[in-house]
Amino acid sequence: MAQTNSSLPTDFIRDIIDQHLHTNRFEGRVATRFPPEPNGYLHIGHAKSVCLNFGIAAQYDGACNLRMDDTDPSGESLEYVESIINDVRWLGFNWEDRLFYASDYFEQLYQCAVQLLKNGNAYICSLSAEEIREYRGTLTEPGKESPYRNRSIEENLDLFERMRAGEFEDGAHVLRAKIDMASPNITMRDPVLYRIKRATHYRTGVQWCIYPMYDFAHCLSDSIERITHSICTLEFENNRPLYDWILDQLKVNAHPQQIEFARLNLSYTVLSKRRLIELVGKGSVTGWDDPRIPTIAGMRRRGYTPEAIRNFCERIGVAKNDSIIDMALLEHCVREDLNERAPRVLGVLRPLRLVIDNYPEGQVEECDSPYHPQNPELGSRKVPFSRTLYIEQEDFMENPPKKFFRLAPGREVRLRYGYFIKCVSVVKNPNTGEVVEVHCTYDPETRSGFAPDGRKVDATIHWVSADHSVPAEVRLYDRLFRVANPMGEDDDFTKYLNSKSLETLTTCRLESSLKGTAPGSRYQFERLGYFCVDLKDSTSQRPVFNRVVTLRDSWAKMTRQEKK
RNA sequence: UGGGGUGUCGUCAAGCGGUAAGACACAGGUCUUUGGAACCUGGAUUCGGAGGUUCGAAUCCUCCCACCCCAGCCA
Repeated sequence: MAQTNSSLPTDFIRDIIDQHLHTNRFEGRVATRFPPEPNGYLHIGHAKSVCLNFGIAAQYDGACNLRMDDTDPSGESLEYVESIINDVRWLGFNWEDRLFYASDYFEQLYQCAVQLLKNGNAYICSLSAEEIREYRGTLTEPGKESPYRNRSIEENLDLFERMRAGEFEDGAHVLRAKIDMASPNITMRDPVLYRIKRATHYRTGVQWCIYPMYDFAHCLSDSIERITHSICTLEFENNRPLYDWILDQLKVNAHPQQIEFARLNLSYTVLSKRRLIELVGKGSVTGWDDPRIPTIAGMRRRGYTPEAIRNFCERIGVAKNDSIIDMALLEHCVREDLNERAPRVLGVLRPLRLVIDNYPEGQVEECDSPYHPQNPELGSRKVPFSRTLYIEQEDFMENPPKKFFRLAPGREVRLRYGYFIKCVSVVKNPNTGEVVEVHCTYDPETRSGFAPDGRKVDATIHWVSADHSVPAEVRLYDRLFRVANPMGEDDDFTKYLNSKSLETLTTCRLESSLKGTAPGSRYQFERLGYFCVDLKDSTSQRPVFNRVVTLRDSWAKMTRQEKK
């Protein structure tokens, strides 16, 4: 076994699989599946599961199926199926011809239920939903057996057939497993296996009016597909005895091993389908692909790469501890990836006019600028330089504090890939006193940023030529919530929403090379962060950029700490 | 007061009876035409707590404590 390769992840699940391989359970096969219910969009928590299941399959030379767990027609739709397929593929995984649907197994599942009935392992219960709840007992008290528990096999079979035929109202009867109403594990107290539900299924239409429950459908779907390791999240741990019970009663020949791991939690956001639906529904965000939410669609639009997400999923590990991963790790993973591959460009988010008094009016120079100083393979482009430029407002201070070493009156700085410039005067708005224009002189000897006399400068700032720059909109995103764990108390999590999670800047100016850049392209705006051309709103006339993540900013950190 | 889980650095997480990996975060420093990147350095005398077994325990035993999940005809 090639377990010497230290780059392969190890975790308790892989340990179990190794065990199985040694003992030859499953004849050396490894088969997994990713089984989403198509009733919502995938998020980063699903990505963890996707990476785990497909990753294990690849590592052990097995296969991972993509299966829609579509046994509850209410809420499921083709739109979600399509988004799931799209997202898993985008993440970089391939299920080849193994896209399955639990709904394709409905007939087989029905026959299994009939078998259970014939074996006396299940019965048709005619208690109402409320009665079933009452009969179930509580956490500390055993339940009571249903009065319908001992119907004859013939009656059960007849009733079940008529349930399927649509002879009864929704809720009139259910199919229940006959297990143990006194079980300390509530899941085993005669769980409901089938319910009557007159709803149009997005795939089977009105063909069925009874639908199998998760516990019944899932283990059998796994078995049908000959899955060996059925990996799911911790909350299904209580269901494992039922998973095994059903397969045992039916004497199926493929009995997968269910293994549970802790679902992902991320700080400063929410990761449950329910909360995400609430945010989208209430209009707290613009939709399932809002770049502020951790859906795969949102992250894609924000500019995250599949590589970064996969790497993140590997680094967080797999265990059974309830945990909350620090958002900083996710941010680190994108930075790490984008640092490698994103071309560097110059863009000014909050422009401040800068005039170079001694630079000839009308003259334009082309500054050769590499796309990636550390990686010449990315090539270079020419950035036009002229008398009137824009610089970042925050790169100039009239009265700079001690450690601020950007532009200030009398100070000399370097314009990246341009010249050294020195501030000689400022123009202020007479009413507000705000500096609206900075005047500088440049040193013609310092072209491309070096002084022949060897003198140094404390800062290099970015800039853009006023006449040549392209106007753009830039959207700055911040954490969705003000607190690390908005679910800390189970009160209304929406009250912790960060009202400043989106800042839209409409007067940005970008270097001319960015004109007409393709949606989805990612760049580093030097000194600012990584940005991605918006997939939806960007036009060739007016580019719209989303900030993926800022650069690490030790100046910002300093100023933040001084405030404290 | 039932059952099932989990407790190792701020956050994740290795460790599987032989004397606490690694990552992120944090703190210092080197370097730098991005206050970026890269590189170096620092940090748990201690593993939820208390006992016990052992030459030796995060790892084994006992008791206790904390947190999570389960009473949908959701998954």
